[in-house]
Amino acid sequence: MLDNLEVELNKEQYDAVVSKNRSLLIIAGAGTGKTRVITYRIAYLIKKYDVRPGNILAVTFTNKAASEMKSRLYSLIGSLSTALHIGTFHSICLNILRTDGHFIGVDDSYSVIDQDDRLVIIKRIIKDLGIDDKRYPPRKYLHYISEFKNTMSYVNYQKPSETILKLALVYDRYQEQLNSSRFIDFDDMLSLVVRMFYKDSSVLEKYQEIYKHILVDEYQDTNKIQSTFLSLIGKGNNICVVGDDDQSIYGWRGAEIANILNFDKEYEDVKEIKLVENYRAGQKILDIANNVIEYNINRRGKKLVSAKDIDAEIRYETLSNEALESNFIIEEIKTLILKDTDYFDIAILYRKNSQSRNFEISLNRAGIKHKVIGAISFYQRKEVKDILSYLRVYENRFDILSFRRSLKIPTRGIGDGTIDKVILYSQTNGVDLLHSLVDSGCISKRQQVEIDKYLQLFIKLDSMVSIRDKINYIVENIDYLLYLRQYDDIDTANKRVDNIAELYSAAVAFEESVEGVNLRDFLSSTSLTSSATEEQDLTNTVKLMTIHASKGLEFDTVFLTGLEEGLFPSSQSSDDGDIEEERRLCYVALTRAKRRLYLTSARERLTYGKRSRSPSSIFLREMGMVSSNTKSSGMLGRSILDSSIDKFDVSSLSTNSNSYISSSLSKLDSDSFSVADKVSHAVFGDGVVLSIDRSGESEKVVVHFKSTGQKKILSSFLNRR
DNA sequence: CAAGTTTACCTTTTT
DNA sequence: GGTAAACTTG
Repeated sequence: MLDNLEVELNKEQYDAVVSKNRSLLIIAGAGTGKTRVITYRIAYLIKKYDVRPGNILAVTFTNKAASEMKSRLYSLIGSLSTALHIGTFHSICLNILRTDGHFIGVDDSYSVIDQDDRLVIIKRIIKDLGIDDKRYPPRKYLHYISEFKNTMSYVNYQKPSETILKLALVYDRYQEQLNSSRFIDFDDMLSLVVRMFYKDSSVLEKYQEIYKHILVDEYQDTNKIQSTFLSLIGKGNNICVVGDDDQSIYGWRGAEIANILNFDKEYEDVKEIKLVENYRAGQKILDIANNVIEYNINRRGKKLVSAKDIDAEIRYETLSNEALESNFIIEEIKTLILKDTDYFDIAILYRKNSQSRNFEISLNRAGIKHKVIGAISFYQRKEVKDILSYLRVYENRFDILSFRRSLKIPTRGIGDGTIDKVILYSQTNGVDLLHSLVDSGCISKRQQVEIDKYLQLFIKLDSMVSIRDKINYIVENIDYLLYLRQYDDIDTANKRVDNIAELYSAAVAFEESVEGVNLRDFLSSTSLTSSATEEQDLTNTVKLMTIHASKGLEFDTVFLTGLEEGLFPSSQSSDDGDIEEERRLCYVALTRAKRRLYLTSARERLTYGKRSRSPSSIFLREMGMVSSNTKSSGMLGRSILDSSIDKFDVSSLSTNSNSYISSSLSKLDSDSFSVADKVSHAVFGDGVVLSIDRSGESEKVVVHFKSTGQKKILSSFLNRR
């Protein structure tokens, strides 16, 4: 396959794959075969230039992109690909820190704090300092601290200047908290590695020796620290960066577009290659994307040209309100599905996560299989964090946040007052939290029994080798399913139990995928990834996601929704003058579509509590979809009378639906089993019902058995006990 | 002092 | 329409 490159690739792609320049800048427009170029180049380096796979580092921004690259390379070069270093900036840096962090006093017992927990810490500090959280919201502090940690000042051990009230003080306390709980945050993963590289050149040299060839995806999204990291290990080595200034959508996270604009000044022997031939979409779609992005001033400038002779369809509809918008979309989807019964590839895109709700409701009602991607990350769900908190305390006995959480869930007669005292004892005496529970003398006689049980749990965990057993044991020991049933209604309890089961599967998958895994690696992975299961098969599933999450993906049919002023472009952004980034976001959204692109807006929308009207998005005018003087319906689209949708009978949706029935729709009958029921089986013995599957003809139940763990069983074989 | 109940606040976008 | 902090009760 590498022998036929001239045929398989266009001229620019070919040049990019075989170039011998030490530094290579590839400007790759949307859909121009960027991933193909990177993977082929890696394969080419190995096969033709005899580069050892272990000397190649490929960096991506998302886990999705990393795993995609891994699998593509596996199909290109087979098992050779396993020696490649492929990962996100964060996972690569965390690995470096785990291996060599002791050079800067970060030993491998440090755990990663997640965003929610950071907020908890900041809120507490702000309260302690008596800062008015109305005028100075905690999020602001988080943002400034994060911003500061992405500067060289932090790398050089300095402190932030007082941008907002008492920022330096808040920062100090935040760092203290992190240190005493042995935490690093997301920014530390990168900054501390850079700090280490400056402090100890021998460590840096070690990695310069390993990473002889560096390839970076989405280079336009790199921030100062990331580009510093790259230049440190990349100087004198070979570096190839791929990016598109028009798709830079992470400016709010510190991405510096200057990195890609100044690449030729930073590196030596630079060659620049531009890819503009688009293999994804019909020209019609590319035209309106080109139209929009041309309104941006701050860009290098390029125009996408379609290489495919696809007859693309574009349609714009404006509806009275958000409910009708979603009804319209679902109706369209139903006709599309009927047309392409064997295979369909549909995505609904929106500016912010909260917009997904309406679509979920309508899709559920219509019985169309769908999946919301990335809304709340799996590992941030309450039930998952509850169980993980025990594992975290087990692993890091200074983790006060998980300590507090695990002590309070389930309730054991120990509250914040007592816990505060124990934590204080731990921090003043440097004793770990579990020992402090015993030593501090804060536990009353009445509480002692429960505390003993709590401590016993951790002793018992010691005797278990696998992560899955530990999870099982925790769930059972604290009677978590009962806890869920007690506090949640049956539907949410069901969902939560499902998630616990998924957590268990994630542990199993993790233990199977890596050799010699330990709990710490598993816990790190929960901090670094947002979903539990690896890429599942989403064929014939309608995908719902934010535009940000859609970057790098492509779909046959795309619904770009909520095209209204204030929503998209977002009012937050345009106030800050970031309209250009919003426009790039729009460009990203439009270029996801291959054959069909639907644009929708609602004249009126319910935003938490209030109904408000907004005019259609300026982007529609920039695309050329709407004339600039009126808010008319689309010129390419067929106008639908809103009233015809108003009269639409929703009950008919559920009856005439096809075979794509969502299993989550199952309702609970009184004579069947429910979640958390105690059951027994002739062979497997006693167990607890984890979830119920009524999608098939007969009811199947996932049961956790004391003897053999999880099994899916026909409910007719089970008895109540 | 812990558990249960009500109110307030919320919203960009993500590793 | 969901969750976390504030408030009230036991």
